[in-house]
Amino acid sequence: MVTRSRPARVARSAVDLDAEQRPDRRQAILLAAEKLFAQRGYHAVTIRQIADEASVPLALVGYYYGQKHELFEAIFEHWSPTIKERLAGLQAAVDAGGRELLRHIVQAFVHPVLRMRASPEGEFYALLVARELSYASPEADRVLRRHFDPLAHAFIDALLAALPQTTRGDVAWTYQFALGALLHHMSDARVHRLSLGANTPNDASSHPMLVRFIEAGIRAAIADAPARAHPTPSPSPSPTPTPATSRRPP
Amino acid sequence: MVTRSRPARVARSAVDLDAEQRPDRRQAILLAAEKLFAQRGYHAVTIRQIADEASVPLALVGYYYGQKHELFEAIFEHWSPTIKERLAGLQAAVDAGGRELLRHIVQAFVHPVLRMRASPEGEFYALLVARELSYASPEADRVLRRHFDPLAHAFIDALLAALPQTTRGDVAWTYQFALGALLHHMSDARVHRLSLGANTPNDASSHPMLVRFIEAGIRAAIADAPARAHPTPSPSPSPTPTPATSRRPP
DNA sequence: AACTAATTTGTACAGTCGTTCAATAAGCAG
DNA sequence: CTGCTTATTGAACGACTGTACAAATTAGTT
Repeated sequence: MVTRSRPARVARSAVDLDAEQRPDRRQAILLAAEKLFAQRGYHAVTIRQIADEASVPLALVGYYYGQKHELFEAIFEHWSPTIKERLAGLQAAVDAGGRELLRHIVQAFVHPVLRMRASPEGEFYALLVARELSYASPEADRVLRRHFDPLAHAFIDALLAALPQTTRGDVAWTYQFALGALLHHMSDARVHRLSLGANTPNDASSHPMLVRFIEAGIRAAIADAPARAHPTPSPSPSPTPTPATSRRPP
Repeated sequence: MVTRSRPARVARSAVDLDAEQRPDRRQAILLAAEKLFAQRGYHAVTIRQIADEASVPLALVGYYYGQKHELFEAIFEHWSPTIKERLAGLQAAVDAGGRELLRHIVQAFVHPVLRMRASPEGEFYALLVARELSYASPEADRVLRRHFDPLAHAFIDALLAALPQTTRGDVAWTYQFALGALLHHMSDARVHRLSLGANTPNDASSHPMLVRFIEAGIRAAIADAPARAHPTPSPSPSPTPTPATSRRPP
């Protein structure tokens, strides 16, 4: 089968111009996809369900976003400015550093995510990130590399500078521990049941506990590690720069 | 439509009898399903793919396990003895308690899972648990309540006893933080890239770091929490005792 | 007004999905 | 052997999937 020439589909101008006049059906589709993907997972959601949730006819989804995986990636493209904000927040934390540098870094790591999860706009996006990017699918991999790897490297660099006498490898371990705690907290709907009703899923009282958990966890995990001297944050102390033992091809 | 009477499908006797004679196609199906569900997710896997992976004809999958969600749940049923082992391990840690009680509890929490992840038999099951049970689907919910809630309550009880001057609610928070760190570590394939090649996904050197991370995290999260006096593990400090929790006895 | 481009819609295609069933083969007790 | 249960197989069903497209409508410009 020959892939036929596809019609328009870019179509930005008219939408951007008379925005907030007619209901923006383009964004309605994106929001519906975000919500359903987050709640049920990419493969469990059909394009028809997205169209229904957005109250648009089926064919309009393909008209604006093309293939299903392109719609999926458009969600992360739409939120990519928030990653720049997180990078800026990290830089501010590092600058304000001082004796509580590690705590500031952890707060710059945790707080924007918790705020997003609590907001009506970012609620489902946070869920989506927590749930859908753990698979080794080509879509998830592309999103991770394009949007989240730079952020992760920035945080690892900052941690490495804040914790002398450790290695990039050990810091990477603790970063992943911390990320796991944060992501699971995002999608946690079980804490209410497990606490016998004491806790509400995204209660603000848990936020300082999570910050303390991560900060102390990082410090303790690093502290007793065999002290390999690597105080410089130079980005190439590794034996294999990635492609070697990796099981997934690029 | 009338649900027609289904044929056999229980079919235990013959399989149990001449086990390890002919190749056990029943178990081959279960292992194939475990692997594919873990790697790609429940909805991304078709029964035909499972049949191919197990090298059996399509109809045999339905013959042994019925509907797709029943096959999914059969996986967790198959591994349910390991949960009893984890409960026993926790009990042993509590008994051996002493001044390092918390560390022993954390080790009883972490080590069996890491061991399972490293074994060829449990590799995919650990992945499956980490990835697939975060959705609010009816299948995931049933599996969580039936198999994992008792384990979670046992650990929360143990933590509550090991940490005086705290509440069940706060302990439940820290349990979920720890669970998040552990589960993310299970499915982590990104640490190799983020460490610039220094770390290998399930390297044993990360295990003591994870234990220290969790232990110190719990201690710090609890320590500075507003000390609400509730040293007794009585099960009713909550405003709403949750109508949904009725199914579980203790 | 006419004309072009962007948007919207109903409908259909080819393929895949989970599930079912009749038919056959194999194992085993009598 | 005969009878009975379990195991296995190929084929098919209807429902649903992602995707495409021509026609219809609307918006914007001349």
